[in-house]
Amino acid sequence: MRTGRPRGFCIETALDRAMTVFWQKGYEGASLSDLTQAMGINPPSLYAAFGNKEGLFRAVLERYDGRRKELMDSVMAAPDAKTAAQLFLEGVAEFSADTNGRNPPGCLLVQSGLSCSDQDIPDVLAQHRAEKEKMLRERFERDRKDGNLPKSANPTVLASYLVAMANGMCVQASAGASTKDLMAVVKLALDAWPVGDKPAKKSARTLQRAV
Amino acid sequence: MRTGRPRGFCIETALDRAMTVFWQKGYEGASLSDLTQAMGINPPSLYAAFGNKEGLFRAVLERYDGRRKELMDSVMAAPDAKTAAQLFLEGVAEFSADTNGRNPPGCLLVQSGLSCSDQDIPDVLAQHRAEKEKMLRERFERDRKDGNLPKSANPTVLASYLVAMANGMCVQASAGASTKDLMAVVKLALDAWPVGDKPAKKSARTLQRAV
DNA sequence: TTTTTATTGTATCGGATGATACATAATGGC
DNA sequence: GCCATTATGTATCATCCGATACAATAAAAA
Repeated sequence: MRTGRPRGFCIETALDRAMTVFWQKGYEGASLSDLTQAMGINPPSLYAAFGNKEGLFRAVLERYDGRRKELMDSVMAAPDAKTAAQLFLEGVAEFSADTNGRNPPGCLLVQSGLSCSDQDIPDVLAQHRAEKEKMLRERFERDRKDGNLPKSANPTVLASYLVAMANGMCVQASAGASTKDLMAVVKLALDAWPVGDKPAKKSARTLQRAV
Repeated sequence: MRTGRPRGFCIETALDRAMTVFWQKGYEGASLSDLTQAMGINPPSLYAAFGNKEGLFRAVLERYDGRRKELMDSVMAAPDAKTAAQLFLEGVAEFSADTNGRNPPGCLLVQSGLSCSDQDIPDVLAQHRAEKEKMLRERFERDRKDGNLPKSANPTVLASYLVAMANGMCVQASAGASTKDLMAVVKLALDAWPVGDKPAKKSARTLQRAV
């Protein structure tokens, strides 16, 4: 077993509380006092566990990804590309406007620091967002290869479109849009989804190119 | 004429320079030293002209709106709703990825402070974004009344969709997406646009509901 | 027990932050 | 010329920032 005095607080709980602070105030707006107070610990405990403020933030982002894993899993497991797109956007509409717990509306990866005094913060956020876009792109590439997407469709553009839509919805959620509002947008957004070009799925829509 | 010593700097130029700083570092990341240095003035001049940091920021936002006026004017003057949507999204793809001058990519209204220690900042940004959404909504309401949009289309949702799309594209632009990347997304996004339901415009697409 | 290792609470560090006091400078009005 | 008014430059304010020094504490290892 590990030697030394055992840690007196739960890392996961502390990260959850730090997440709320970063989410509400942004990376730079969240002061060390805000964070330690919310986490219920003193500065040395924070620095011992996470190195510094940026280290804590990165740990929070990892945990945030964990919270979104369930949604991404269901998206990746969807039977076809359009269902995947629908699950993705509806999931975003759901959680981004949901203030169930103490988390603010919106998405941590969008609103905690697109612009910052320290450029590392926008960069790491962009990496996390890009990771999700990559998952979608690779899934759509497989779909296209398997004939579940028209050959005319461009997986890169489709993934970019969905992520842009999702991020935009998060911006609106942060300003007060409801899940219902966002669901209406999602429904419209899915009308752009490419169908036809393959006999796999029949649709009332005519042929159209995706890109 | 106004009495007293004349101002020794140009308000517009100073606002442009402050805009760059807020854009790059965000509201909280932009320090007074950053701002005064970029603006080429001393703190007392800044406070005399704008009241405080938030006052300067609000003035910058007004000027930012002015920069976008040309685009919004062309959108409002477009001959039909779909052209308006296209001009809007293409304009956003254009300017948000364009680093022509010293401005960072993206949109000031999105990246300068979605989350902040002072909630007034996210609020005022949301107001500015909502203003543009309102312009689109009112235009589409007129279009629908005039028969340039199907009766089944929902102007509120259409405006919300476009703004979400635009904001999402700005997020991607801030992370390095090119105008070309965004144009491909725009093309796809416009496939969701409702047509038919009225004989005004003929289209190869079949009837579909917008909401 | 003694040693080693790690975490804790208290108290505080140097520096940056947003904002001003104050004297000086430059204009119009009289 | 003189005054009222406004802007400017220098210097500085109190406060908050992120981050630590240090001694005490609590566990495993010897």
